[in-house]
Amino acid sequence: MRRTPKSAPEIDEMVYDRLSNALMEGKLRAGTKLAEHKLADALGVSRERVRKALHRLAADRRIDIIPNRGARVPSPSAEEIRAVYQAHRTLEAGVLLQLGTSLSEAMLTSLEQHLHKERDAARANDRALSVRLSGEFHILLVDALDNAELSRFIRDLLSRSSIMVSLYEHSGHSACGVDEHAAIVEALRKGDPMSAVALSRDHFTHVQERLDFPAADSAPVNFQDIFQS
Amino acid sequence: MRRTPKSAPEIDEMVYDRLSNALMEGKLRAGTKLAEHKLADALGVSRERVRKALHRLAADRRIDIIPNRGARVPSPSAEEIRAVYQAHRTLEAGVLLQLGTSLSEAMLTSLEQHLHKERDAARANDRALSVRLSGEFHILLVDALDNAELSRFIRDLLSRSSIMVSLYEHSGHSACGVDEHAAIVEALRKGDPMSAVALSRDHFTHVQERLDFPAADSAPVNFQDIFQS
DNA sequence: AGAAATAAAAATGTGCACATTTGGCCCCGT
DNA sequence: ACGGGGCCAAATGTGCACATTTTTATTTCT
Repeated sequence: MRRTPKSAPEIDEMVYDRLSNALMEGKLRAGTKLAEHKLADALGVSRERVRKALHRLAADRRIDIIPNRGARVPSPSAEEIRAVYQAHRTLEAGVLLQLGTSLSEAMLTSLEQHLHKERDAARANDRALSVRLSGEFHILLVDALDNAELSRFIRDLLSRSSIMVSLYEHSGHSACGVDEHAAIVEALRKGDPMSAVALSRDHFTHVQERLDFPAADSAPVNFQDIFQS
Repeated sequence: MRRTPKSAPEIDEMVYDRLSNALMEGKLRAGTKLAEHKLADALGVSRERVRKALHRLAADRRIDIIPNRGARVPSPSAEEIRAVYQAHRTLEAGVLLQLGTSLSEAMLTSLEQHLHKERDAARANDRALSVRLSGEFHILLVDALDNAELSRFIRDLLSRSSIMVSLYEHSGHSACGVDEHAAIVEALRKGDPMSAVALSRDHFTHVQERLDFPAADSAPVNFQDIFQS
């Protein structure tokens, strides 16, 4: 009998969640080897449970698994990172265009309430909260369309960009600019989706600029790995 | 020793591909139970290989797996189908908008060549080919952006809508209209992305109309809907 | 000493036996 | 006849031992 006699599916969920959170919070550096046995020890579960969770994360494209060579936290190239943001930019353009014809008053006020929270976090200089709220803003936008597929795509992109910001969060990294978010909502309220799209484009350009910068020094080569031991 | 001594990863791929193709081609009716042992016999592989492939397909959301109760070909509700097409519509709007600013001459001619193929297939009344080319048109569009993430999303949506057309392909189902595809390309050539977006919207509306129709008789009985207080 | 070959150690992958859960069936009681 | 419970067969899920592959360490030869 276990100390905590949880059912198997619950253990699966726990293992997946703990790994997922560790990735999301950037506690696992890019390139880190995720050895099955070591993780099993660390999490106090059997190797098979870890195995399952790792393959699940690989299916989500949140880690890399090379057959017979194990799992690693990905070290995306600058180009791959650009592609993720580019995809988000393109998708959000479609979303905003669609929202132009179907955005309720309730959604608008909900978005504006969120902007308040973002501003509060920015004023309080709570960086972790700012980053989280910043992501949630884009989720709010797509969720307004009430389309499970689109929401999934955006969440997918965000979960992966979280690894990237942790990779490149050198100088400050002040998350998304709150004012730019506000401008998008304002354009939506005015019933001007084309402006919203343009503002969103600019917004992503700024975010990308902040990330493109340090690409040179943090590239694929991971010295930590090369010179270990 | 096996008759075909393939390596394990090759077997995995084969099992996955054969199941994937069967789904794509509509050879597995919606609601069909995918029992591990029976599939293993049918494919001449061990149950574990089938198991792996099924879980992979479930991660792709192409089949449904309920814990302890096995895998089934999904029977999407009319609402879920609508959501998939709606997502494609929204995503393609973003894609076309983006293409407006970055579509090379080479891409345009490539698209026009594809239209020729579609017209030939339509003239030849080759329905299967028409359906395939019709899907490929939308893939060509997104691939023009050269963004792996977006391409993946579109392919994801298409692979799932294939199940849906097989579910609802009652009367004729003449795939996408070639003329509507042509109109989109024409608008792109004219450098008028907004028209392209509008035409794409209309196009998806037509496709959806053709599918929404028969929803009544083939939809799985959803007691939630029927007996909701 | 350096490089190639080789052996040992460690990590991943797989098959199988067994545990657990589910679903059908029969029987029984009201 | 209908509904409920319990039993049995079948299907899914899991742990473990073993096979295979990779990686590291060592030896050997030039």
